[in-house]
Amino acid sequence: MDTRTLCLAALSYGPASGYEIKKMLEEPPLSAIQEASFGAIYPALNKLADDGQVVCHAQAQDKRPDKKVYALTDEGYRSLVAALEGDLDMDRFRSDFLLMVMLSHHLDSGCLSRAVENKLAFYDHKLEMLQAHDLSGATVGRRFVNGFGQALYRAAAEFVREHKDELLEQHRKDKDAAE
Amino acid sequence: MDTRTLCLAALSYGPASGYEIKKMLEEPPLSAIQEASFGAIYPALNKLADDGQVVCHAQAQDKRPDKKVYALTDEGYRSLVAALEGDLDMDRFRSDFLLMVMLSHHLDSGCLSRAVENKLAFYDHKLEMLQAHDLSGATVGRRFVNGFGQALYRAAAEFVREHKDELLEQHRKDKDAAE
DNA sequence: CTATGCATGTAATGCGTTACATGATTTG
DNA sequence: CAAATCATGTAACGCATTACATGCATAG
Repeated sequence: MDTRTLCLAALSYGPASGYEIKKMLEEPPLSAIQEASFGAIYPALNKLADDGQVVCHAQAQDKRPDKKVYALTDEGYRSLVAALEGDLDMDRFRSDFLLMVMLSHHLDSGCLSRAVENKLAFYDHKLEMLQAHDLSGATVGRRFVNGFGQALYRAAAEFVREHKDELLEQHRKDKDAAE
Repeated sequence: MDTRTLCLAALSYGPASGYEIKKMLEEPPLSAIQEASFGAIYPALNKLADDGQVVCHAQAQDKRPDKKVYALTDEGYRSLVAALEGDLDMDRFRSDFLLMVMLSHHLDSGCLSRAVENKLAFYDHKLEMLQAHDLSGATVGRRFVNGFGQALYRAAAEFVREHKDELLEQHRKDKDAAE
């Protein structure tokens, strides 16, 4: 999804500022499936406002920039629904870590084992975040997404935990044999 | 990974043309974790050649454009290893489908159930591709990546299969209650 | 006869990351 | 005293998608 649609999606839960939209994307369950940076969000909100898909109310704050709270218009809502009903991009999983593992015969064992431990900690952390997230009062959809995220990260962590020793041992053997 | 590094990675398995690199990225196990389009690959290879990281041998072919076979130079190899040893991007999973599910209370049941069945077929298909892939003679790393991909897609398919009825039933109930 | 595979490339256009710029308040 | 949180934005730059352009061979 492009950043504009992502902003509309966030605003469907109620009015929010760009800063708050960023936070929503950083916490579960959205954090498991989408992301956007400030540099993408602020221009997206401006364009959305120009197009009449959101309205902006500036709230004065002392000693800080005005907080600009955006809210969905009817047109924005329709455009969000149209985007969700239309053709969606395929799910995609991207992992530089696995590329590294695939080519690890060009690297030394220390580098590989460090990367493996890092990723394992990362997957565990992501899983914990999703598990810790409060779902009371959440819609079915939200629960589904949270559960899906958990299933994925659990599978990833489990796989690494079960196969890392084999990977590292074999890697060392191959390195030794190459000498 | 940027497309240049991806090309270097592909060429580490031996000389290949841009077209062949694209094919490598489309088949398991690379298809599970990376991707690049022609429009990204061809310019990347040209830049790599300018930088001396690959060399190009044009093979004349009748009735077709010359096939340009690229091969890694020592410099290209070192640059690949450096990229793999350096800071890697975080793994990222992106799913417009799950965003749609999360916001499915704005959509009708038909749309949701169609999307769910589509995705399920998609995950099953990806899993089959990985399972069908011949790993004889593959390195440990390659096996690991293939197994990891299988674990992920299996988890995704299983989760959807176990929870889709609950999702759809609850969705219909909520819709009915809203009237 | 139509689509797919082989084979390369360019150009427009959009998109997004990254870094920069500013600055008060609160927490450790 | 340093770092994080709150709060918004711009500008440069790279990157990649998409569509276009070309053209034969083969399979269905």
